Amino acid sequence: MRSMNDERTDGRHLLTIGRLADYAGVTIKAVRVYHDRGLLPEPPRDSSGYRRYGAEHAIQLVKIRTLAEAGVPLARIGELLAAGREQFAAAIDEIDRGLRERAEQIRRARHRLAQLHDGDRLFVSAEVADYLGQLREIGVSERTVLLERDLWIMMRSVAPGQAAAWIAGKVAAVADPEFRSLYLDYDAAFGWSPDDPRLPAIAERTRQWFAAQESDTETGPPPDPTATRLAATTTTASSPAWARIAELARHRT
Amino acid sequence: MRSMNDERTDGRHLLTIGRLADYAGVTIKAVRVYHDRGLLPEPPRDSSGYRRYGAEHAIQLVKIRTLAEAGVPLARIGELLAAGREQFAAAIDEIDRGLRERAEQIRRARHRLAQLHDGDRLFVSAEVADYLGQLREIGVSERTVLLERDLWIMMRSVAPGQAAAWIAGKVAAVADPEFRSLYLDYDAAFGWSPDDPRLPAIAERTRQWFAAQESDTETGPPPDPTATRLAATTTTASSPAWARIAELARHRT
DNA sequence: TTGCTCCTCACGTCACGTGAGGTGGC
DNA sequence: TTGCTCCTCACGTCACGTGAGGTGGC
Repeated sequence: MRSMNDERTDGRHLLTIGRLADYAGVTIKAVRVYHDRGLLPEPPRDSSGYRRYGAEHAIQLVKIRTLAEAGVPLARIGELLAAGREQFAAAIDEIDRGLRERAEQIRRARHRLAQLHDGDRLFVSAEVADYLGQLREIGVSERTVLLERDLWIMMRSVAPGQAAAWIAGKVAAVADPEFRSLYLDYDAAFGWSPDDPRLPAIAERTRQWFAAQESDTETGPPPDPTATRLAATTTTASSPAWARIAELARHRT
Repeated sequence: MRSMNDERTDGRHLLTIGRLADYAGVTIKAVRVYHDRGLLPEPPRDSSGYRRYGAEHAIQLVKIRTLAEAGVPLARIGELLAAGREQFAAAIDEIDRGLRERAEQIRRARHRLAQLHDGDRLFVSAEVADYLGQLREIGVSERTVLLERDLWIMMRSVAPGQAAAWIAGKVAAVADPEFRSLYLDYDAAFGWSPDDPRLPAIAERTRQWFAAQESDTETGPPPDPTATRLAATTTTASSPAWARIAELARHRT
């Protein structure tokens, strides 16, 4: 029979590290780490060198785990366990705010994840996505829509303000039948030869449309030069016919 | 004036790594890591050795970020980006399940965090917490209630099944006026001398109460020996008077 | 000229995970 | 005796963060 003072059965420190870990739902390694960081005091050892824990360790370990699972770094947990009631309460409020924020981030992540299948909504602003949708609706080819999309992506990266201003103008323009008709002509002309006899007429309509626009709206601040160059070089580099139209429109003025 | 084939202004690869990173809301270091892991192709370099990105990189980077923020490990993201439509769709469902689970974990973490202030609910089962609450209500000292709490913690770690069976018995017993009266006497006797003349009467009532219990209930499976020893040694080690009562109750039978 | 951006190593961080090589308990 | 638990290093992992020491762009 064991003596009542046997370290292993005195009722105060009889839990092995495995039982303690199970109680709190953590790994043995985690418990050892908490010892190393000074969060959980080292318990006495039995004659085999095994750690033997008591209820006080189980309680402390559950506290540590509760904070760790709430996203508190171990170093901060050490500070908190040593802090006063008031500071502790304030910290809990702060930690809970962090958890609510995490929940909100997860909500957003789920939303974006669901959009991964849904075309371009993830890569461009809502306005641009709507604009691209309208282009598709009036029959613009997918090739040209994707060119537009990529242009808007680059534009927003290079000059976000200019991109926002321009997309507003585009959304307004697409309601204009002449703009839509002209856009479809550009789409059709994409693969034409630069010598195609139909190009001058498109250039002339383009000039007229821009002239009407300018008299309509007040002239705002000068457009961002990088964005302007980006738009010009993208279109001319994509289609020789488009490049020719631009050239004709410039020189015929 | 720049030639139209200048690598920096051809409209296809003009984003610096900083602009690209800003577009997707990530750090420059993250972009470089995605290159290292083969998730994002290395773009062309300009004459200074700077990476120059196009819209296709921005799109790919947003996809990578969307998955990474959904908790997908980078190695898995690489597989997914190379997978077919069907496998990808199945993976998205799986990832969304993971996000829902994370949200649930956060809900639980917030709940447990809020209980950190609320006494013992975090460390013991609901039944034990209710039992301890009742002890407090009938006037048992905090010292004894905490001894009980620690005993239940150890019990559950050592023999969860036995602990569950015993707490059910205790919850039933605390409704019995004689048990409550006897418990309060034990509480009062905690600090008495082992020679106190009032102890034999308590021992006798204890014997009678247990005898009544045994005739009431069928004898179940034999109790777990470790749990029994734990309960016995904890109480005797806490109070010499309690140890004496136990001794008297045993020898007087 | 000056601050800003970019470049490539290389090492640090956080909270453990995972052996390696050993001993004790049932 | 055998499988299980425990012990102590020590190195690995994951997704970057953080200099160090340098060059190019405006």
